Amino acid sequence: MTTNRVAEVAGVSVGSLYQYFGHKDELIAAVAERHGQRMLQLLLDSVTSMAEAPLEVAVRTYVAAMLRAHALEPALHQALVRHVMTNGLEVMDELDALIQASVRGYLELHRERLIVRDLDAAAWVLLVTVRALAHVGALHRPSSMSEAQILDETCAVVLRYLLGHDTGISAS
Amino acid sequence: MTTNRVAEVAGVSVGSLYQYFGHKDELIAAVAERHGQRMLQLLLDSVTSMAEAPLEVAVRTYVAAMLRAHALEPALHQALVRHVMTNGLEVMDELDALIQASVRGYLELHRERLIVRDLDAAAWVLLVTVRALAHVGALHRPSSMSEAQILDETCAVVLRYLLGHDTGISAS
Amino acid sequence: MTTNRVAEVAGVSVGSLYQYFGHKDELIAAVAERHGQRMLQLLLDSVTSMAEAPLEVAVRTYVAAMLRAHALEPALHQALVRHVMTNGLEVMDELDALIQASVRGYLELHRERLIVRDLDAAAWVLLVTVRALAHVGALHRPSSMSEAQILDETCAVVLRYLLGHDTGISAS
Amino acid sequence: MTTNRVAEVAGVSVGSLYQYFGHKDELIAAVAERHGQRMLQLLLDSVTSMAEAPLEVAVRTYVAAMLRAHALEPALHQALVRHVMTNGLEVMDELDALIQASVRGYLELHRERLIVRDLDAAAWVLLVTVRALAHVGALHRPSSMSEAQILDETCAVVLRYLLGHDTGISAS
DNA sequence: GATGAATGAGAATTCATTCAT
DNA sequence: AATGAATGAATTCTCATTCAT
Repeated sequence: MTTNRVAEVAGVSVGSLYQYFGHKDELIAAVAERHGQRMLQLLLDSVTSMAEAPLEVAVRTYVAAMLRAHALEPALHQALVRHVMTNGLEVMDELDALIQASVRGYLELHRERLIVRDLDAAAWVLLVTVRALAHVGALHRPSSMSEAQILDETCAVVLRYLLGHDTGISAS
Repeated sequence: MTTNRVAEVAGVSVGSLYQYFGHKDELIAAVAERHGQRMLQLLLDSVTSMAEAPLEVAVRTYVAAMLRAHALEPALHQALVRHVMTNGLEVMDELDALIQASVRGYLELHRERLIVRDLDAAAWVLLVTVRALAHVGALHRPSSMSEAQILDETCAVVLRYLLGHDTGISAS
Repeated sequence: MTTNRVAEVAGVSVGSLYQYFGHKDELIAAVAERHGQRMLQLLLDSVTSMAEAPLEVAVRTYVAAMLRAHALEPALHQALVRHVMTNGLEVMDELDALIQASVRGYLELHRERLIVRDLDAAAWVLLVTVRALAHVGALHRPSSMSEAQILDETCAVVLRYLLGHDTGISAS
Repeated sequence: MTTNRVAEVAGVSVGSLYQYFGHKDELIAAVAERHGQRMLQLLLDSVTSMAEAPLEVAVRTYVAAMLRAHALEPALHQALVRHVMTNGLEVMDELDALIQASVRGYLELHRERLIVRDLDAAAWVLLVTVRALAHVGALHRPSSMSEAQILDETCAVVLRYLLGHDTGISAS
């Protein structure tokens, strides 16, 4: 990921890049911002439009959106995730907070059907779990599983976590 | 993560590093190998010793082991994960395969109690899910959640996924 | 001193600069030429108008002119001097020759009062000395000295050099 | 004056330069420091050893030292002076202060023979004047003048300034 | 063996110059 | 003509790798 390479791929010259971005990190932050916004849009659209829908439908829509969001320019996504791990871009933390709040808001509306009690914790668990399954599912899917199967399994994880019978464990 | 920096932290000279490792990637692979082995040991210990135990106990032991494994030198772990995302170290893929096989073997023993049918898929889902919750839980735990709560929630996710009532979704 | 910076300060676009000047050095030469001409004008005016005046008056007028000439846009002057040291602009050498000849011509008219014998050498000494005192005096005047004091001292240096008693040294 | 060029001339690699100096300016400052110290040594040696000598001898020694100091690696000197004009290296200002104080101290010892009264001003005038004549004399000596003649004339300027008859001007 | 200064290919950054609008 | 975004050669700076001590 050299600046000259980025410029070449973007179809401009290095000089032009530096006309817009003071240095490499700003450039990466800008690309991450744009990519993050596109992912966020996909997710928020599905979450808000599903407020009225029954849990089973809403979850499936949301998980599908997450899978699509990670399939969006997978190579770029990969590169950005890597960079975020190196230099914790705060842009991403804000994004997480937004998604988590949005998920929590949805859970609130369906609280009476849920077995989980601590909605903040549940929203965090769902954010982390679904994102991981979507990320690995989209980027390193085992050849023995279809995309549809990943969607199904992810929905199963989510719905059983939210609705499943008491496991005898002191969970939220 | 420059070689000189690594040498300094390790308390030796760069030259010594190159005495043992032909080039940077070998060095990283070696460190990753050692770290991976320590993590693997923790996990295999719990999984094998739990073969006879009831699911609820075994899962809790396994998840706890995974959390401990990620708390093991968190900074190093972070750095290695980052590097693995850049240059997909095959060492790690082998490790994954080992863990997944081990999990699948355990599930086999308890098949009759499980709602999940495709044990390969289930093992993959558990590997990805528990690892993600352990990773984020150990390295970016939200201040509002205790370590114990993360353990509880992770067990809830796993047990409900494996045992939970039918959700009407065509899951494994 | 980038071309874009120059254009911005001048209130035009880089493109316009290149409409008039083939490349950077031409641009600098043009600015130097203009500035040099303004300085030269100040000096020649005083030297020629003083041809008839007694030495003491002429010198004071000439030195005062040199001081004023250096106070003329001091920042620009500084920048140009710097550039001239890098790329010995021949424009400046010609200017020097002109001033030196003019000084020498004046000395000729007053030869019988002078202790100095080699008028070429004397003109060179005066050019270098007065310019240096004017330059440093105008741009880095020590806070303990007034402008008037610098004028007085410079005149003293010049007049004593031209008229002063024999020092026993084999000077011109 | 590119860093690669500097390294090549110095007979080392760019990397080695950056091992010692964080960036280009530090490198230049270091070279300037060393050069400045060598010049200063030459000057202080002559000034201190001449404390007892009669003015005429001391001045000639001092001026000769200044001329030699400027002939010391003239190309380097030229390059450094240029750089100092761009980025006023404070190292140089300290050097100036040292020389000026040393000159002033010498004048003090011979005060009763001097026509100048303000010794601070006189020291400043001498510093600026002699340095300029030495600089131009060493680096741009007109072909019509010998080095000896420049030494003679410079001594004449200094001695007549310090001892010369009253010029009717209200000088120090 | 261990050391760490030296190396230089390669990556980041600047800026004089061009040219489509 | 005037503009200023785009260009890329030239420059600064970094860091994996080597090798004399």
